[in-house]
Amino acid sequence: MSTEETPSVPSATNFIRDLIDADNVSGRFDGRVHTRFPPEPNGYLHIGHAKSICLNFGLAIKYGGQCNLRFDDTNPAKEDVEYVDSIQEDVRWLGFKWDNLFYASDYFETIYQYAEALIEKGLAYVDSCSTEEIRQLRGSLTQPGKPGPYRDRSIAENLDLFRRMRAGEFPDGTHVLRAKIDLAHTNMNMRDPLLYRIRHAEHHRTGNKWCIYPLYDFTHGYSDSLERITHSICTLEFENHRPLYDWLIEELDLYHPQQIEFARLNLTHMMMSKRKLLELVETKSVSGWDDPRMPTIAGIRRRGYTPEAMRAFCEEIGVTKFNGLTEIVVLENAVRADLNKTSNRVMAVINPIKVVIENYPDDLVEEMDAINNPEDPSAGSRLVPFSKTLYIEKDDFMETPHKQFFRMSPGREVRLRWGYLVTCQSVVKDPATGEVIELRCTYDPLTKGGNAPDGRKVKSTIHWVSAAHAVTAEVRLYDHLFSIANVADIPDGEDWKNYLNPKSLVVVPEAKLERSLGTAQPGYRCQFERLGYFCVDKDSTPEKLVFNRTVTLKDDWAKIQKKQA
RNA sequence: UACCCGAUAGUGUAACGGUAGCACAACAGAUUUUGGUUCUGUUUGUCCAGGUUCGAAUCCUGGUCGGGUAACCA
Repeated sequence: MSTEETPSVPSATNFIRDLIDADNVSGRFDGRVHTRFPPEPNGYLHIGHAKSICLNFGLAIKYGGQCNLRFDDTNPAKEDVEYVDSIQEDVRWLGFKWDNLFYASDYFETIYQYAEALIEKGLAYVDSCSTEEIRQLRGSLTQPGKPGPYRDRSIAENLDLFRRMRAGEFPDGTHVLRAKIDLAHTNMNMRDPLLYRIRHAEHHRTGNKWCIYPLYDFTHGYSDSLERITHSICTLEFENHRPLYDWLIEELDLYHPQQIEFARLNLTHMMMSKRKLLELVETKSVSGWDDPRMPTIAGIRRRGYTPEAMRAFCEEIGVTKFNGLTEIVVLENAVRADLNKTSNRVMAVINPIKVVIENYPDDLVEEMDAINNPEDPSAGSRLVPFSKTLYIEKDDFMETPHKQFFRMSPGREVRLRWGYLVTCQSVVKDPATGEVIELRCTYDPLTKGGNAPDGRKVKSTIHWVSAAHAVTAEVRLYDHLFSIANVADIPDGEDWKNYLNPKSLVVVPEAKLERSLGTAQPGYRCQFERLGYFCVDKDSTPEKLVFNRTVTLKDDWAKIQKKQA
């Protein structure tokens, strides 16, 4: 296992590592650790997959083992190369490099031979019942199933029919291959599970070579076995499949990996169902798989999240068998922690109100020195133009301030960051609406840079942009996709799309940015001081800049306001 | 009504028979040219009932609650 960005070795322990440690002590796998990440290429990867990727690749790094990327491509109807490509891009972006790239379809011939071997041992048979008949005979959760009329066909007949299935003699749905186990088994997965179905469909890799395709259970364990995987890690819903996984491998006396199940990731205000994410894309509820509101890796990448933050998050949430619900703030904190250290600060006014410094010379422009990142002295500083007419944030002014509001208000002195101490003297209102449309201020010429020689303090520092030098940009403010915390709480039968957050995207068409942002390129990340972390979207052009809000800064003032409301 | 799995602060996780910790959240304070960052402190927890043991979050039994399972999906 090697990586381009060399993710750090995971430090947190978990029950899977305990199991691996035990296997290493007993020598069960000769001290080898070989995992795999096995996505089906039928959609884009999401944050839940990121957890699995970090787990599987992380274990390989931790134990000096290997991790494969394997596409579980046994259902040609749903799969596509678009997804194969995006999955590889996403795994690479997360910082991991697979030791081997495999496809389950690589094993189709071998798996077919395994099927014949099972038939020859009397452990599989061709069933010619309809889907409905099979379903009826399988029984229910509380009722045992019953053998069907084709269950006791001879080995020779089964072999003949199966070979003719492969040869394409039968239409879809006429026959299936089933394991012969126990129709009355308490585990539904053991009630003669289906192994092969007929599908006259073109496969994205094998083309028209096959018209029968193995099902998941029949494919997955054998793929693990062929790759000599040691620990086959999957999510909880496959727990009931483990007896079948073991049975299929044991009956053919093959190399036997250990399947281990862990709880998938659930996040508040998020939804991880691939099927529903596809529905969001198809109904144009979002702009695409990489809409920055989507929980897809492509989406969060476009949103401005970093691979480092994602890995730190996956490390932090841990790995257990408890099906919990992680608060989305944990994710948001992970990206804040990373961006705080690495992002340059800039000033941007999203909701501008004009400020005129009455005693500032009309034509003077001063270049103010502004520190780029207080967390990183090596980031240096830049020059920001200051002039008579500025923009500040509307929210940073109150005509009649609340007692806990200590930003600009009439008569109160505040600091313009890296600029001067200024005092609001009067306001200009729209005569029609009464709305404050302009603030008239004075500045203290002795406070250039923001410090008063007499040592007097101000309670607030606010950001600003020189009107004449401002760069206009579109800013997209993103919020949670769902207004409901736990999407699992949405009642069955109710349209889950009713719970989408109508304010998950707010477009600000004309935000005012400081001059230095004029040349920012797509992918560039920075902090808009006091507002949040932003990045330049792929839609951005030199003529029309577009920024995405990755995440807001923590905001105690907003908390105070919320309490008062 | 069957089988499988799970349960530790509000949330997520550690403790592997020997002092219940950590992170996030919340609250209070300090620092601060970002109401950011950083730092300090506080509140809050072993699902219930029995049993084994000198000693149980941990082992056993029974219950309660939650999740999963009846695609020719994965």
